[in-house]
Amino acid sequence: MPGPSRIKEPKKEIGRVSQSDLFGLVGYNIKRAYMYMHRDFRATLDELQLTQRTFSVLSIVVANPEISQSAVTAALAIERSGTVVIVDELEGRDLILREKVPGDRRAYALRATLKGHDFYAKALAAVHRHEERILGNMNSDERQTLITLLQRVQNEED
Amino acid sequence: MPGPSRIKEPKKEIGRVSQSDLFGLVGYNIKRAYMYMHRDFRATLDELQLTQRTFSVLSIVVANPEISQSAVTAALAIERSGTVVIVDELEGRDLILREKVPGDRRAYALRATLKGHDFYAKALAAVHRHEERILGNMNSDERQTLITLLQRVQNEED
DNA sequence: TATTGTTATACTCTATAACTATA
DNA sequence: TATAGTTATAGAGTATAACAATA
Repeated sequence: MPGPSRIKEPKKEIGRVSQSDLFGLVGYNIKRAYMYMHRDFRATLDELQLTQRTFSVLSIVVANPEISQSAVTAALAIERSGTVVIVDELEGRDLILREKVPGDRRAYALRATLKGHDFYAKALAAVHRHEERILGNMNSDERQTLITLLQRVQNEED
Repeated sequence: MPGPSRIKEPKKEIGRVSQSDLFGLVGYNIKRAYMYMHRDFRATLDELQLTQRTFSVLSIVVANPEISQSAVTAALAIERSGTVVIVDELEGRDLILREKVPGDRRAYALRATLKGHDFYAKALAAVHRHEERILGNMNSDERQTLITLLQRVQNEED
């Protein structure tokens, strides 16, 4: 018999670990991709003083004038309490405004200001550059496949 | 001419907003899928008092005995400072332990305890049930495609 | 009773910087 | 000079509960 086998155990290279159930889990891979993109996304919108949340809400409001905070909440699948804070900030920066709704004194109708529209256009362009930077090695079909599969994650009812 | 057109503008259904550039962005779809899965993941590991981070580190240590904290850090693409805290917690719960490394007095060799191995097996089973629950409508090929595409997000060098 | 918006709090996770002790 | 580990702090993002005003 020869000495200790060098085949049985895969070489343990420091910093090159590839063993673990993690890497076979869909959830973990989603997390890794999210963190990776999020890092660049933040750097991208940093100079515009926008975060993921403020960008998302601004995007929804720009595309859906007169939308209520509740509807924004539902569209983004976040919490009402979070929406309030984000709308506060965007309103404070004159990017969107709250209008009274004639029919319902509880609700606000949100609307992007002219400044908000301009600002959003700039931000969106930066985000598109960001996506191009990160996903440059993926063609349109592959990106669409990825999006479709990701959306199915949220729709248990097939 | 009839009254105000009902065709020109898509109906704005409160809570059914589907307009916005967001939904065409890969990054946003990754985020949504991540949040959705993360919510269920947390609920899944709540009774075992494990978080995503503690589960991940435990998984790496179980699969790579004698691994250093630096190598864990690199394997998970997190920060050294985060690793310390997580290892502290796992060690405090007797799930892993820090051993002195003969050759390098700076480094620790991490190893899962027997209790840690048992505990991890239980946790992994719960995580697999979680993935099955969320991804039940996706077959093996689709899951693998999703994982492959997600991993390409992190590898700009194609 | 239910819904809209609000406030406050806590927790998870990440980012950053400064520090020590070794190498 | 670089690396392994540590500590502290701040920030983004989310979750939760309780509340007032209105429907």
